[in-house]
Amino acid sequence: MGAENQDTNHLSSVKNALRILRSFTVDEPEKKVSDLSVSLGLNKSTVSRTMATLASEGFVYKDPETKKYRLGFSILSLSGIVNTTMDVYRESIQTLNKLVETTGETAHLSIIDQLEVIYLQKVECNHPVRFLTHVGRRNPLYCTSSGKVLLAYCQDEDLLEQVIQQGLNRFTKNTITDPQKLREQLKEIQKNGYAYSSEEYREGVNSIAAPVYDYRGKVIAALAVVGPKQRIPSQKINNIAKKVIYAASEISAKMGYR
Amino acid sequence: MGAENQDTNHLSSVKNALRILRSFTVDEPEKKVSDLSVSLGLNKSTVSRTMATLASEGFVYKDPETKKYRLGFSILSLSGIVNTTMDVYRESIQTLNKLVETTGETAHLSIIDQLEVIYLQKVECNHPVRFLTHVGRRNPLYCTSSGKVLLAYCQDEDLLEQVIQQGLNRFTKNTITDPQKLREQLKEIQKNGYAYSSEEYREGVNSIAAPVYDYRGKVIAALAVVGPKQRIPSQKINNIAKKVIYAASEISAKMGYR
DNA sequence: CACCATCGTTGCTTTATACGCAACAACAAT
DNA sequence: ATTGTTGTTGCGTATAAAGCAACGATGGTG
Repeated sequence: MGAENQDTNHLSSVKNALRILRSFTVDEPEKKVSDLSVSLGLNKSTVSRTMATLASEGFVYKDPETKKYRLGFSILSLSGIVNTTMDVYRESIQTLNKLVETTGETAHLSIIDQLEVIYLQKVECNHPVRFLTHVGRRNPLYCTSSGKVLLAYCQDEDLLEQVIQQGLNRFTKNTITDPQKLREQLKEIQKNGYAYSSEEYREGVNSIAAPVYDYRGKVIAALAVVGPKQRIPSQKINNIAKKVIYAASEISAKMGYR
Repeated sequence: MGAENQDTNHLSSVKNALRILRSFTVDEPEKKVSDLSVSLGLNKSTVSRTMATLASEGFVYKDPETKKYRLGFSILSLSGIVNTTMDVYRESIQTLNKLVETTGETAHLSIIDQLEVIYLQKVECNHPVRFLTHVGRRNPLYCTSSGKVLLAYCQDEDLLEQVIQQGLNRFTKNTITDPQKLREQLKEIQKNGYAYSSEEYREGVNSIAAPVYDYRGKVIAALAVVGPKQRIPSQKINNIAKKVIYAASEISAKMGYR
């Protein structure tokens, strides 16, 4: 049945290659053929040949000395196409710059993809950089301010249930793990027009996010400011929220929202 | 012969998939199965099945209404791994921010990849954004300031010859197309410690770049400031160059260069 | 330093996959 | 209303890809 993309209907050697690409992580940006063979359950000659093919097209790079592979710059080239061809990306850059200036903290723009938040755009503040997030990084929906905003305004009611179904895993002592509490908080976020996360995803890190609308009135992205709790204490959340909401509405206006 | 990656030794269905991915451009971010079939010389059922496989892993996304495909967010995720795991990327962010503040113009960091410049990092200035470059974009080596810096300091003497061999195509009336003039200019750049491009790649756009060294004294990246010629006239080049050189040396120091 | 283990590559064989054809439904164009 | 185009899918076949074994290179160990 064509409508359902069953595994049996896919090209297995292409899937192998894509699984290899997806196995690279920030924590493990270098991989050996033998390690991939074990972790993916593929024969080492299969991995070796697949890697050679990926390398020939610049999707991976083989260090001639260590024989380890890294992701290649063809990926960076393609990613430039992914985000710069998105209207919301282009329309948000100046506003993110201004928001970082007025709040003094890092700002980013994110959307939902595959039951997660993914960061499209990030502007760093002038404080020492700690790399809490990066463009392309995925984070959970239920315990990040951006994620909660996107959940709160999502028109697909099924999405929240799927996220809950997947499990609300605890990251810090502040993580919301009770589905009912999450539902209540999402209603509150709809009322307030913004969300915040107080150390819900990462110890010591707070963030505040507001929805970005498109011309049809659909929420298509979340704009957020993120920083250490010392610089974003509870008392400042309301003030920062006003700035984030204003900036988000600026982007929304550029997207044709009225 | 294993050392030479001959086409006949690669997995053809994987190559098909990678060729499909690479066919997307900023100018054509959406593709139809039938158009790809024609442009890549593949049967439409081959394209259709390959696309379905790429979509199942998030490498492309199919618009359910138009049936056109776009690149997917798995690519953005992987690109985040590509650049944030590079030392020079992490060590340069704050310096780029400062450089944009002191010069008032857009700055970016780039490296060489496959006989081209590729942009790893970009910080926009506060002027209206024109998207002359983006992270992941590739540009020629011989007529961009970053490219000329990387060529001037490249230890692989073959590289310049390969670039010349490929042809010095004219982009503007200022593009250097004479190999001998290019060689002379590269020597000059080594002397000056910076390069500039005066409308050599794009009409009305000037840029100034300086080399970034690693701990071994090898030039691994170029730091550049770019802007319209009205804001970066010839008279200001020397002054801006000083700032770029200083910023590049800051990054070099962080990379362990002394 | 010799020996053993591991890794990555490659020749080869076998089998299962991927390719292309044809047919079809849906939609667009005339 | 008719024709053309597109994308999907069943099917058959040829070939590509997977895995095995062997090998050379390199690393680890006693």
